[in-house]
Amino acid sequence: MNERAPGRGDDTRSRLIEAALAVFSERGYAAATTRDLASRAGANVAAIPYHFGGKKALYLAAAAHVADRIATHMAGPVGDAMEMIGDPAADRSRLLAQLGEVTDAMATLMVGSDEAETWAGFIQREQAHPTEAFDLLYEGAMKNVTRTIAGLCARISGRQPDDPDVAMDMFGIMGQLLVFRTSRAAVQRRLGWDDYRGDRLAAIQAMVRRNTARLLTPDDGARS
Amino acid sequence: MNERAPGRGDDTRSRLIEAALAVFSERGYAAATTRDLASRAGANVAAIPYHFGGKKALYLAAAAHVADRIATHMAGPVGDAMEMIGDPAADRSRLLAQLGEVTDAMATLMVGSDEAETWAGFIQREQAHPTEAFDLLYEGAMKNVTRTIAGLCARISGRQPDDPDVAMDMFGIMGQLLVFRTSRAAVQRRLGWDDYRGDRLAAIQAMVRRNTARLLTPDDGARS
DNA sequence: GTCTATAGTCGGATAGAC
DNA sequence: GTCTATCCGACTATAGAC
Repeated sequence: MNERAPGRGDDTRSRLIEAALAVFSERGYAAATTRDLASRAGANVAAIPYHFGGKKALYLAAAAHVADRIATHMAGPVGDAMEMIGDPAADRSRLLAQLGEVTDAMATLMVGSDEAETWAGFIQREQAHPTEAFDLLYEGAMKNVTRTIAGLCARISGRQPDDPDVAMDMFGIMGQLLVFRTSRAAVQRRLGWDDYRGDRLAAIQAMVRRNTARLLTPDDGARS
Repeated sequence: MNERAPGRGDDTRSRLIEAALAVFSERGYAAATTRDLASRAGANVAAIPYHFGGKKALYLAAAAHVADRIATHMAGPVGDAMEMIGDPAADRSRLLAQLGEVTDAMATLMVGSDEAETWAGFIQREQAHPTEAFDLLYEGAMKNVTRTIAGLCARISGRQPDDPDVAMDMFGIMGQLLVFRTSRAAVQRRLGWDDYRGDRLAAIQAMVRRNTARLLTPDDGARS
């Protein structure tokens, strides 16, 4: 149970990736120092060039790790949804419920989890100024999730999956939950929420489910 | 028309702030170098300590500038909305239309404008890891805007302005438009949009208006 | 008010002992 | 596989000429 009892550097590599997520996320690539990275991993500075070849390669390894974490966490709901999209028998209410499963999982991971707290900044930087690392994130995780949500929206609203309006609805839905991460400090000021535990996460999930249903309901009867 | 014909340093100060927004936004505080800041402003490194006292003071000056830009841009729709909120005669459809004016203005500024391209990263970093600068942003601009949107939502849906559910709807509405900035690279991949000019901005505004109306309509008749 | 020169600190990467 | 020592470049801020 000692910090590095068995074999030493057996997992210096993974500790470095863990530290990289935290440090790069918090400070950004250029501002993160190899000394920070190493000391937070309980390792030596020279371990970075040794294990990864350099600071940049460690950054890419961290991106791949995030993509993997997202893909793993979303695999269940996304897989079920993919199946349902391919099933012509799936009706509107089942599709909508499955979309709720997907958004719930996404909210749990991206908004409510401790780990997202760690690497959210990582993703946000790559969204604003994509580097090679964004390829890893997008191809490894985001692509599947966005395609799944868009596919469900398309089926539910009777449009084509590649309709740009469907993509916009998809981003709108994701925006409603992601805003709680991207506008964290504003949420803190307005609602006094210091974290998204328990009830608060559930409230966000419920709001997204409710709004999603309304958003994908054709205007029948309601004039606006 | 020469880059600095009249009086030289007459506006070295404002050029430094302009440059600060771009550089801090792109690279973050720690990674931004005074050399970058100065050269992008066409000024000397020593001009920073001279005009502002140091790098940090320049950062705060840049934050104040952003707050001012947002407040100025939103002043019209927000002012009109404030008035309407106080007017008991304002009916649902007028309130909803005014909310559309506010979200349109916000989308124009935060998503569609060239300047937002410049300083969006600045705000995003402060949302994730607030410093003194966030106070300037929040008190100087965000507070009024969020309060206005929440106030309109409250009136439209017949709830109290300080109801947490109202705040959540407010964030949900803002999230739908902000996501186009915070998930910029994903939008580029999915929709192929390299910018938000013309039709695209209009499409985002229309989506937000449409969704806002649905979101604030009580479930009458529609079962879900 | 703006510049050059420089002081003092800290960055990433490498060499070589263990 | 991990460490210490060290090179060399880049950083912020200051001093002082103009």
